[in-house]
Amino acid sequence: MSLTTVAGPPLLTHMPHHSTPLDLAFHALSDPTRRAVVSRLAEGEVPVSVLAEPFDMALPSFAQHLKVLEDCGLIASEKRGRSRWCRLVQTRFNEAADWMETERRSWAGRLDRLEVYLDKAERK
Amino acid sequence: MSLTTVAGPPLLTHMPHHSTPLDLAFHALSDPTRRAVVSRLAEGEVPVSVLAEPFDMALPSFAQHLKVLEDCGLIASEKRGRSRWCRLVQTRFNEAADWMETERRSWAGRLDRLEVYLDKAERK
DNA sequence: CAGATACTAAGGTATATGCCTTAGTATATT
DNA sequence: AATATACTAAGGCATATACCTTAGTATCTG
Repeated sequence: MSLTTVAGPPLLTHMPHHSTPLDLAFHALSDPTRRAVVSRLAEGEVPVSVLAEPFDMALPSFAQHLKVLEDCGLIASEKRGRSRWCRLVQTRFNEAADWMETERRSWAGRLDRLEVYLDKAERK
Repeated sequence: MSLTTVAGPPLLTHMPHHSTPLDLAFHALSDPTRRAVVSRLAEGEVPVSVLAEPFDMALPSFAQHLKVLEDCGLIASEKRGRSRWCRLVQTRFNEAADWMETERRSWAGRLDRLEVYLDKAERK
């Protein structure tokens, strides 16, 4: 028998995925159920059971979606009696929306510069 | 021995996940590498190898990210010689950005109505 | 207090994601 | 033609996601 170290499988040293708030927010919004919840909460506070009604899904599954939304800070909730009431949280949502608007403007900016360039070229 | 059917595990009949364009766009934006690519492409067309430079990642891994972006319509690409040149596609990005702005306004709308209500209540 | 209601915890399955490596193919460059 | 460059294909691994079910725990209602 041998006690020498046999070449084992290669060690994978992946960093555990460390997500930023923006990552988490966009991920949360990538699911139609969760977007629907966000939309619905524009009308104010709603208890979980009422939020869940429109969805053909077991309640624990729906609750997972709420957890995703809450973990990333898009919604907050509070238990009152036996119901949990959910509401939107503006700040996180705005961070994502602002990122998108910034990109949109940045792109428009390039087009503007291109137009200026074409204008000049034309006038030659 | 018995040939009678033993109660097997319950058959799972999940529909294969059918994602909408909005689902795919938000999913694509949930990764920092992909958002960086989108940001970078605001400056215009860029070949894959140049796009990939800043990232500490094997090229095939990076190419996967580009595929996600292209599959969901956020970018388009074209091969010229041995390089593939990528550019942003405005429409898909705008769909996502518009959804966010609509939500933002919808929420603001509620706050406005609340203010009106509080105003009235105050004046009583 | 018994039963209904509204979650919540725990654990299971199928699929997807994000990375990797190795091995191509197509197009320059020398 | 030989080599280098720029991807592209294929397959593997660890973890995450999106559902599910079953079994709790609180909190009302009668």
